[in-house]
Parts: sequence; C-alpha cells; structure tokens
Amino acid sequence: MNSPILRLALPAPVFGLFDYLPPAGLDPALLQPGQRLMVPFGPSERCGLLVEIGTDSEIPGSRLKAARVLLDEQPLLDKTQMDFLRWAAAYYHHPQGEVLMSALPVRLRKGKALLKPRPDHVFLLQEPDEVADALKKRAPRQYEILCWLRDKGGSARLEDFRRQFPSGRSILNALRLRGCVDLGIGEAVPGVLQTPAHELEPEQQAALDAVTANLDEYGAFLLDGVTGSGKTEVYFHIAEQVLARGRSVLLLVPEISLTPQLVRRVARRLAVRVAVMHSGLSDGEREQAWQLARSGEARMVLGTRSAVFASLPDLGLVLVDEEHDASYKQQEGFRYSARDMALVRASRAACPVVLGSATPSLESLRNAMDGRYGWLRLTRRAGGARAPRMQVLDVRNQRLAAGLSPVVLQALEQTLARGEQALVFLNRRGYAPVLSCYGCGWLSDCPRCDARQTLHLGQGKLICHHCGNERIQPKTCPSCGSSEIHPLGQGTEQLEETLKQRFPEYPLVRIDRDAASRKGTLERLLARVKEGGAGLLVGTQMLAKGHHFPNLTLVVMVDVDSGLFSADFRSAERMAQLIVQVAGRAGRAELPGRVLLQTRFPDHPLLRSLVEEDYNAFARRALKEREMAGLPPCSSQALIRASARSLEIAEGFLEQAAELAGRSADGRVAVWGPVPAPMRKRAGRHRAQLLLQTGQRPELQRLLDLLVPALSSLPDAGRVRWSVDVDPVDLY
DNA sequence: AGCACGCCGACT
DNA sequence: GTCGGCGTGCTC
Repeated sequence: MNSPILRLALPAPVFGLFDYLPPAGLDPALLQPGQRLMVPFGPSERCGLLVEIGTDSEIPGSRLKAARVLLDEQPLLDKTQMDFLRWAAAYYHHPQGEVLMSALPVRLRKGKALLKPRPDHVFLLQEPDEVADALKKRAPRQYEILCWLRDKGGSARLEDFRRQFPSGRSILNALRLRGCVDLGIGEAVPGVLQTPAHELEPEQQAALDAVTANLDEYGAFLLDGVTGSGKTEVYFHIAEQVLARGRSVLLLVPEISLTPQLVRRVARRLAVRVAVMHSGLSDGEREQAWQLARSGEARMVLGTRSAVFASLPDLGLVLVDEEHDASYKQQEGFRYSARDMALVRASRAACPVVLGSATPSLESLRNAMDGRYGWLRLTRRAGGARAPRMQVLDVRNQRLAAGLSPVVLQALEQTLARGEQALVFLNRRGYAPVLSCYGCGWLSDCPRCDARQTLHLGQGKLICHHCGNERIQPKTCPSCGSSEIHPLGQGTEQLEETLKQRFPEYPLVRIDRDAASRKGTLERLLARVKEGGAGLLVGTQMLAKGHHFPNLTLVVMVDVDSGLFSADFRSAERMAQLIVQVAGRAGRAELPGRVLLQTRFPDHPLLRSLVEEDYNAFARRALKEREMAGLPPCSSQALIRASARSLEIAEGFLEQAAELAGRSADGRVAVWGPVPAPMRKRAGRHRAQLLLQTGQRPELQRLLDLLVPALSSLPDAGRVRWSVDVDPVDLY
C-alpha cells in the first residue's frame, strides 16, 4: 500500500501547502489534521501544521522528504478553525502557511511543547465580611489579603500579589485550604462578587430583544449608540444569555489600553473566566490565554484584532466594540480586517455578531441601511446627559497664537476661571511639523522618506515620524548657513508652551506618545486630570478613546481642515469620527460640554451637516458622495503595493501586473496605475501602487485569484517587495 | 521568511 | 591571499 501524503502549512511566503511523507516508523493512523510536525525544509528544519492527508502528490517521489517527528498527540486546531483560517487566507490572498501558523502562539509556532498550565491569578471565593469575624482577630494577615483582593475587584495577578505580600505564600495556602481563595489562569470573579445587572432603558431592551430573538442563527447587528448610551451594558445582557446556554463569547476591542478596565468589568458582571489576548502579553502569557480559550475553560475571549482568530469551542456570540476603529485592520503582512472576519466567523459559527459604535463606519452604516444588518439605535444618554454643543469657528483672517484664535483663547480663559477643564486637541505631536530656512527655502526633509522631519524642541532633535530617522536640531541652515531658520506650523509641544505662558496659574497636562512613552505614565497623567480642578489638557489621538473627564466642559479642535481636504477619500469620515469621539470626553448631566472646531472652510457641507445635525446626517451625506464617485463602500477595492530600490523597478513590476490584470479583468474591474504611492519614498524604499476597483465584488475576487499567483512568477518579482491589500482602508 | 550560493572590496 | 558585503533564488 502507498504511504499517505501529508500536506503541511509552513511559515513561508509561498501560497500552497508542502507535501511530505510520514515520519519513518510512525503509525500513520496517529496522524490528524491540526497536529504539528517538524520537517526538513531546504537546508534547515521547520515546524509545520498538518492540514490535509492525501493519497498522492504532484511532487515527484524522488523529491518528497519524510517529516522528521510528530509533535502533538492531539490536534492544536480543529477543522472548523482551520477551514476559517484557510478561507481568510484565500479572501486576502495571503499565503495560507503564514495565516494558519499566525493563529498559533509564538512558542507553538516554533515547535515548542505546550506549556503546562501555571496559575497566574488569585481569586476570591468568599466575601471577606462573611468570614470576617472568624478571621479578623485570629488571622489578621489572611483577613488583610482578603480585603486587598476584594478591593482589587475579586481577582489579582499572582505577580501583583507577590509584590504586595512578598512573604504571603504560606498565608495564601492557608486561605486556599479554607476555601476562601483559589489560584487559576486568567481573569475571573466568582459569583459572590458579581455586580448586579443594570436595569435596561427601553431602547437597550429593544436592542437586547432583537439580538436574542434568535441565538442559534447567524445574524449581524449594528449597535449604533451615542456616547454614554450604555452599549456595554447591552453587550453584557446578550453575553449573559449566551453564556447561560453554555456557549462562549468573543469580545473584540480596539486597544490594549482599554482592556484592563474592561476585563475587570466583564469578570465582575458576568462571573465568567476570561482569556485576555493582546499584543502587550509575553509569549508565555499569550500561550496560557490561548490554551485557556481552546480548552473551553474560559468561556469568554476578550482581545484586540488578532483575537478574532482565537480558538474557542461552541462560539455563540461575537461582539466588536468601536467597530469603526482603524486598528481592526492589520496594516502589514496579512492585511485582514478583524471586524470583517468577525462577521464571517459568526456566520460560520451560526451565531449573532454585534458591531457597536457611536460613530459607525460608512461600510457598516450602509449595510444597516440596506437591511443586511439589524440596525439597533440607542439615542438616549444615561442620566439625562446632553450632547455637547458643537460650534464652527472661522479662523480666516484671524490673528492666531500658536494656531489658536482669540475666540478660543477667551473660551479657554472663561472655562478655567469657572474652575472647569478644557481640552485642546491637535493630532500632531512635536513642536512643529517642519523646520524651514527663510534665507534659501531649505526644509527639514527626511533623508529616507518623502516627508519632513518634525521638530522636537524638548529633545533638540528633528525626527521623522514615518521612519524614525533623527538628527540634532541645527542652529543654522544646513544648506546656506543662515541663522534665520524657523519652525512652520504647530504641534502639541508648541501648544503646551504657548498655553503655559498664557495661563501660568493653571496646571497643564500634555498627553501624546512623547509625553506618555513609558508604561504607566499615561495612567498617572490621566489620573491627575480626573482628580478634577481647573486645568488644561493638550493632546493627540491618545485622548480620543475610553476616558471620560467629568469636569471637562470645553473641547477645542485646533485643526479639522487636514481631515476635510486630503488625498485619502476616507479622511473626512475619520475626522468626523474623531471629532465625535473627542467631544464625547466632555460634559455631564448638569454641565454640558462645548466643542469648538477651528476651520478655514466653515461652509464645508460635510462639516456643516456634522455640526448642525449629527454624525448620522454627516454619514448619509458622505455616503451619497461616495456613491456618486463610485468609491467604497459603494464599490470594492484591492491595492497592490510594491516597493524597491528605485521607483522604476517598483513601477515596472506593477506595469507588468497591470497588464496581466487588464487582460484578465476584461473591463469588469478597473485597473488604475501604477502610480507612485502618496508617500513615494519611505524608509529609503521607493513605493508605487496599483488600484483595482469594481462595483461587482465577486469579479474582484475572481481577478485576484488569477492575478496574485501569477505575480510571484513575474520576472521582477524577486527585486521588489510586494503585497496585496484587499479592502484597503488607507491608500498609503 | 530563512538560508545558501555567488561574486566583488578592505584586512590579518 | 581570505572574510564578508548583500543581491537572487529556492524551499515538498
């Protein structure tokens, strides 16, 4: 009888699978898809994943090698999971070996054995009060630990426990024997400390009913709820029902910085064991979380983008919080959208998926309008809070101080004088985006990019925000020697300086990547602001998410024009989302917020619909514009990028690609380019791109199915770095 | 992606 | 005379 052929996925940028013979002396009956094997690969050895077992191979028998050793008794990924990953690889036209292997924790990818589960958390099993009387006198240390745990919300990292109680081991053991605490992996809170559910408002109840009407079928929902309308509470109620049926829940969030608070909230509210997955974990922690989810021990996975590929049995609900957030799209390598994959995953698992946002993406809104998603709207803010009032400020012909108009300065002064806080938002860190010579026109060009180096006055450096290239800030013009070199434009560092001079009696906190670079700094800065009292906040993007400042009543957006006029057709959408999200940081019931938007285009129709009506009105108008221009979401795009030593090589490669595409597309898909990328040079590499666009989605897939495999065999393929981006979200 | 092979400059 | 620079080509 012929030996079976093993088809393996290997971490290599090759599209197909690799065929091997079974390891010598191994009973082939022990082999199952989803197991890992070590195999000889070229001159070295690699860990691969068994995907299929076949009977024959297209590779001549003389070239077939035998796998060396089987690593797992049981499959690491089940069939459902592998099928989903392979589907995703095909959809994004990315090598399936890389996609499948990237669903495994790094250690397993490298062929290491599964880690033995090691507890990393301590959980409280009883309220300290219940045992207080018995313990308080007799065992004060045990009592102390119980109280500490309670204050931490019922669970704590073992690491934190050891730091807090360096010699607490024996005491902890005593508590375990007493049944007061337990050790385990991942976050969890026992029922005793469960936070009771909030009563739902009618709108929330309606949303809950819509989703839970059919929990055993695929159904997509857009939870379109204004800031403060209680989307999270709706998630919890749905999750509660799904968990009660013994099925598991996947909750995706955009940022790591949001997870610690949310994990606590989830654990307290649902009393479920949660596996947390995000990029801030060590390899070991990540694998523990992965095992916790895969084994079904954690019925809930809470994680960022990559968690959409987590293994968890009996998936019964997928939640995508802040679904519009750009971080759901991976911007390199395997360029998937976790939001889109969440929908596919739910559909394959036959369960509901809920996309939540106060500022939904135009993609999702369109799906909701067309009836493909259930559209669940929450329009009421909790506690009767009112929406912040937005106002456009025309800054044409105004004397600006560091980019701030007199009206803004006056508003800041009044706000501070009332003992309230104001936030000045500018999405540009550093002192100024350019340093320029008045004598000869020299600009602080980055030597490696088609961009200017930003002046960071505090560090005395010019830094490129695209490649990190930096140099000491010159005192005279490097080109003509003139000492008349001056910054152009503003960044947050300059705003901070100006506002400190202007309002020296008030505290000012600047929050951006430079100010909050070290771990924990951000939390410290934010905590300072939340204490209240008059003060100024200056910051970027970082301020837009998650945090609410109750004493904040004024928000100033220094520059919204950059979002209104940009090469990227999505920039207005992103700016509108940013404005609404930042505005959402301000105000409370008795102190409504005010938002001032500085612009030189006060009559811009999109800006006006956002300010005079609301985000929804803005979105409808923006969608109409997209429709007329034939742009996504009213059409589908794929972008083929190429970079090389010279622009000619990159463009030459894409020229060949364009020709191939043109021939196969036969007019059903538009082929635009090749053109130089908007930033034609980055980190020393010259970049060009080719855009494919069509109103008929299946045509795009059909074209890519033909085109992408052919690209690897183009004569110039070896000289360029190229990639395919299906559904690109920014064209850089 | 690794990792080898291969063909040209500054070093013990 | 070598060590090593990274261009280019392949991996069942």
